[in-house]
Order: sequence, then C-alpha cells, then structure tokens
Amino acid sequence: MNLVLYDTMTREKRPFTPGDPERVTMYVCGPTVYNYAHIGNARPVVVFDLLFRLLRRAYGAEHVIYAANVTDVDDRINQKAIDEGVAIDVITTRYLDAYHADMSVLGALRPNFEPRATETMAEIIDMIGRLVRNNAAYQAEGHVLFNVQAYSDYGKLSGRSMDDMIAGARVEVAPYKQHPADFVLWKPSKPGEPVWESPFGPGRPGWHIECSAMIEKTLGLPIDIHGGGNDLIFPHHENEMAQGICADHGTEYARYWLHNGFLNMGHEKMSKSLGNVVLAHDLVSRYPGEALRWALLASHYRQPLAWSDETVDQAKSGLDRLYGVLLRAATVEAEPSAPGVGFMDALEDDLNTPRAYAELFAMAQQLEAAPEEDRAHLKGELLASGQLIGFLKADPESWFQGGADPAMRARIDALIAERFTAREAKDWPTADRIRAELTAMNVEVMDNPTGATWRLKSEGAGST
RNA sequence: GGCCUGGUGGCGGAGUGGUUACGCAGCGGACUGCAAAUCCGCGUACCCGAGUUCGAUUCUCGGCCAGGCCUCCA
Repeated sequence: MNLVLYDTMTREKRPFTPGDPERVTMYVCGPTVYNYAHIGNARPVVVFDLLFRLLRRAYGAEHVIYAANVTDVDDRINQKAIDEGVAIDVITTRYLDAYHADMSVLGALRPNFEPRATETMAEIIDMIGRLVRNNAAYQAEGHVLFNVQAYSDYGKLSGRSMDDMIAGARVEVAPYKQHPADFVLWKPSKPGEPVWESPFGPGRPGWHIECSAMIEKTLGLPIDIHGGGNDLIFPHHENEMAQGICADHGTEYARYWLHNGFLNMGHEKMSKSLGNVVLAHDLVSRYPGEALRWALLASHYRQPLAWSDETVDQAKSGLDRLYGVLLRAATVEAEPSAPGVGFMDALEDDLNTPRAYAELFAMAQQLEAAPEEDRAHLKGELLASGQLIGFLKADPESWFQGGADPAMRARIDALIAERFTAREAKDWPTADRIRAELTAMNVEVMDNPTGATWRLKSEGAGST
C-alpha cells in the first residue's frame, strides 16, 4: 500500500510508515458521554473508521490496534448527574450505549480498545507522579500543573509561539500558575463531584492527562497515528504531547497527527448556544446509516462540511444509483475480487473519498454497460470497493423496499398484479388509477414486459 | 489582537500551470400506451486586482468575503 497522509505536525502529505508493521497503532479522541452524539461528533468516528479499515487491509486486521477513549469524568457529566439526581455511571452508561448503537448504524467498526478515564486512574496518577519527578509539573493549592517551560517544543504542533499564547490569552490566569500557559493535570473535586485519592491530595484528573495515560496504557508510546477534530489541536493535543514526552518518552509521541475539518450547519458551527445541534441519534432513525455515512465522507475529511437535509438527500440519491445498478445485476453472481485500482489510489492519497466515489460511479457505469461475460468480475469489484469503506452492504431490493412492512408489501403486490391485468387488457385508465394509488403510498412503479418492480421513493427533505 | 483554513457551475464536491472530474438537480432525444428506471447528448464555474509565465482556476503578493482556534468542544 502506498498510503500518504497529511500530517498536521509537518503540514504536508507524507508516505505512511508505521514504527512496526506487525503492530500499527492508532488513537482517536472519543466521546465525552454526557449526551447523545451529534452528527459533528460522528465525522471523526467515520473518518478514522475509514482509515482503520484501510490499515487493516494493508497490514492485516490482527496487526492494527485502534483505541478510542471514553471520557467519563467531566464537568458536564457531573452536572447532568446532579440535575437528574443519579450517579454519574447512570449517565455515562446510558449515553455510551446510545453512542455505540448510533455509530454502529453509521458503519463504524468498534475500536480494539475503548479505555475509560475512570478505569485508568492508577495510570493517570502514576504519569502525573513522573511529570512531577521530572520537574515538568508542580503542585500549587491542591492542583498539579504542567510546566510548559519544561518542554521546549511546546506549541510546535499548533504552530504557536509562547509569546503568541500570552498575547492571545483571553482568560484570566489563575494566580498559582507559574506560566500563563500552564495547564491542570490534577485538581480538587468540588463538593458532590467524584473524587479519587492521590499523592497530590484528593481530586480528579484534568482532561488532557487522561488521553496521554490511556495511550500509554493501551497502545504504548510513541503511537503511529493520532487523530481527532481540528479543534483539538490546541490545546488538547499540544498538551497531550507535552505530557507524554516529558513523562519519560523520548522525543516522539505520535508519528502522524491527523485532524478532520469541522461539520457546520450552513455557515455556522454546530453548537448548543446557536440551537442548531443535529443529533446522530435522531438522524439514524430518519435515514439509512449508509446514506449518513456517505454524506459524512462526501467531502474530503480535512475540508469543512456544510450539513443539511439536502446533504443527506443527495447522498441517498447517489447510493440509489449504485444500488440501482446492483439491482439490475441481481442475477449476476459476483466474482470474488479486490477493490478497484483507481479506487484504492484515491483512498491512499490522504483518504480522498470524493475521488473514490467517482471511481465507484465509474465501476457502476461499466457494470451496467458490460457484456454478460464481464459482469461477474465487475460486480465483484464494485462490491469489494464499496464494502471496504462501509457501503453496498444491503441487499439491493431491501435497500429500495426495506421501508415497507409486510402488510404494505402485500398491498403493493396486490395492486401491481391488478395493474398488470389492466395493462394486459390495455385498460390504461385503470392502470393509471392504480399507479396513482401507489404513488400516493410513496411507491414508484417500474414496468417491464413481464410485470413490474417497485421501490419506495425517498422521504425527501423537510421532515426535520 | 495573535495563529490558521478556505473562497470552483443551480446544489454537493475533486483536481490541475495549457486537456474530462464525479454526483445530485435541470434540459433535449431514444425507450414506454403514458410514465419510471436505463441509455445517448447538452448546458452554466474556477471571489477581485496586480505580478511571474508563451499560457493561471492552479504559483506569488495585495484586497475583499466566509469560517475555525486562542476557554469546554469532533
């Protein structure tokens, strides 16, 4: 495989070479489970799932280890637990279960590890201890703070100088900080919040240290690929790296840093304060998972993605086209095949999914037009390509008819039979009346010489 | 204020120093009892200005516009 990835650290595309091809490691910052995931949260999940699939294909599934953390200690979780008057694990279990279900609908494979902050406490405390011992951290007023001046490359990932950070500081600096950019590793818990004992006093960990400790525990440092949304570059990933390196890990934390662009609602960021949050949890009940996944991968992962119902409708239409080709090739037995060469080239070029989609359409077009003897191979190639990245898994007929329950199905079949009789008798008014009836049921009829097939029409936009 | 992205046809969205993206939608034709699906064909684009160049949508500079990060955030 000639995989090339854009590395945030070097700001250029670089050929991907793992430290050990027998053990390729990837870590992605996962959810904080205090609410249902919104569709923006789902973008990195799907993007890095795609990369996970490519790596597994290239190095063998057993040689790729993917970890995504679950942050289950957090102010928002605490607040929710207090609001509902329940223990925090009631909150975290509820939303983690929903998260797993929703991401599964989007076709995301489960990572090998999903470490939880609460289950990594010993390692977090141990890592903080090492940072203190190395003079990369200090204690002050019940806190343990990371000393950014101990790490000369601080700011390298995000491209900021220490001066920039001071100049750009918009928040009041806590008086106990030695440097304005110093950040919390351990802090006292507020009343009512969960608390853990530690050599630095009772309290709870800061957010950044969780990830460093979980990577150290589940994958070992350095890792090959670290991913996340581009809003995490600073401060989260910058801080993670500083911690990891200063906690006895030489000079390298992650060989490749990958960051996905944001999903926006129109021109605005999705946010609670703007009231434009769209939950993945709601979308999965309105659209097929593959259509949502297609929409999420329809633009390059580093580009911003403007989300709307139309985005999904267009995605659905594109998939309809591919499934339509497969439906017409239903009697062709697919020959086992590798994904198309051009298709793989596109994906290996920094996950160029738009180009990969174009290849998919080209393969479909070829299959549609090919002489009978070539179709088995072409169908196999199309399926192998699509399925590699999580598409074309459905039976074509159920893709188009899946929304119909058995009763509706029986009714449709009866109407079509009735209409066929009318057509045989050239009774066009009756045939048209029946078709109008089917149309009213959202059913589209496609006549052929021996009868008719049908499909459910797309629901269309505007149902939000 | 500091740092950083991006501005491509009606919409989504790649890519390239000189040639086709691709998809959705639209239009014309074939097919059809009429349709749908399919097939064939068509259209409209590269924010503005200057520079480099034989030639720029693509490189450089400036401008305008939009968005992000600097505080929790995918």
